[in-house]
Amino acid sequence: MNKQKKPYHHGDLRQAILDEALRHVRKEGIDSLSLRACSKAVQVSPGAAFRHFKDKRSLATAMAAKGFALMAETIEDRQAQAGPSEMAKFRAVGEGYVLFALREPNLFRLMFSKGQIDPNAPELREQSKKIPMFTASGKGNLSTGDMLSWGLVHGLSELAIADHFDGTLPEDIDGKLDALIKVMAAMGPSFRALSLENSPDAASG
Amino acid sequence: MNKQKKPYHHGDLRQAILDEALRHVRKEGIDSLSLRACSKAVQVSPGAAFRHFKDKRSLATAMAAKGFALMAETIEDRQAQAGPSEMAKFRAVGEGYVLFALREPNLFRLMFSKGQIDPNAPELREQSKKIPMFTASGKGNLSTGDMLSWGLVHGLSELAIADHFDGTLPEDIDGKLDALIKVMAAMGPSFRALSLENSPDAASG
DNA sequence: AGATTTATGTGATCATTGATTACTTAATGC
DNA sequence: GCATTAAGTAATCAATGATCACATAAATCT
Repeated sequence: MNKQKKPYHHGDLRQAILDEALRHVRKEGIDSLSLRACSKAVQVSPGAAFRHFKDKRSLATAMAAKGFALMAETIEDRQAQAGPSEMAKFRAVGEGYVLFALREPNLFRLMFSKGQIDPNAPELREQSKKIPMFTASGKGNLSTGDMLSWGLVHGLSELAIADHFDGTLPEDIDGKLDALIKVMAAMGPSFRALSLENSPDAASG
Repeated sequence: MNKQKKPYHHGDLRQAILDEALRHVRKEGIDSLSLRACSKAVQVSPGAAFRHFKDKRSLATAMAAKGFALMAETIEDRQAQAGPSEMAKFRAVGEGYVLFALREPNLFRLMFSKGQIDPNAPELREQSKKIPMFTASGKGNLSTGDMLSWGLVHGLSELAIADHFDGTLPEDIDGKLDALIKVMAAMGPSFRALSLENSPDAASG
């Protein structure tokens, strides 16, 4: 029969735990996440996870890093579909940002939570700097226009996620967003460069 | 001498626990909040808090409600200091909103958290509707302009709190915010009414 | 190959926490 | 005064994050 004896070593337990934790967080949110339940789901003893993650915070940080990687993908996809104009590419950043938040609300909240993750973890910084806003912020390069546009897309994301918009966000917002973006684009020097100079070279691969 | 025997009944334990919990949350955040520690701080047995709060979530909801009340005060103060023009009053709403978030980051996050509070609790709704944005939202009255302006102030608040702005938010943002608000004000019908029709009658008392 | 060292998982155990229950004590109403 | 109800206590439970000594397998060295 196919009752193959379970080997003592798992193979890649770190990844398995991370995947299981991500699966849970994406569906249920991080509040109900338990390291023990994760270990159990991967058929491993309760304390095994601690061999690979110093503590819960460390696991949460790894998940947030993955979240930024996924968000970067969403943005890149959106940029790939966008027109060639600078403005179109810039808009694609904001659209990808909000789109990701709507698709992965639990991950999104975790990525911007305080206390639950370690904002200085190298793996986290490495992934988050794939997001144009973080690139500029990391360089101490945030113009007022950057802050306004980032604030706008971030706030729309959070409020939509928190159900304060009755789910009507993605529909009718398009035209007026255009006008708004034009104003913003006229505001700060590094504003329009946001999606260009620092955009991940998704097109060059 | 002044060792007066502690009476069996506390007087107003519910309020005492709530105050202690608020004190902790404002300083440390909700993640490290323990009902037992609260009870201990108020010199009462571990389970006493459950007489007044069904569970932790219920206590968190009460704290969030208090948060909205405080936010409403901040906004009213700001409006009282503002000029008489509609635009000035409207701006005061946004400024008060962000100001409160910067002063009480932990409360602010709790108020907009999901899962940790019960968004339908009557006491919460009663307080949150003192905030103009929630009044409009509750009426199903949110124009696109409302959403954009709310999104902007909310996002700026969250990002500033999460330390993505290097603490440079309140300084140079003033002039450009003006221009932005003008555009927004031209956008949606209920947009300008936001701070007027529904503004708490702080001036009339 | 055989021995040694290192990485990885186990099982037991701890302290803390949210929550419940049976019981005690005081306040309130008749 | 007496019954009823509100409010606090002590004991207890199950779940959790975390740590430790130990077991097991893999990698490395000779």
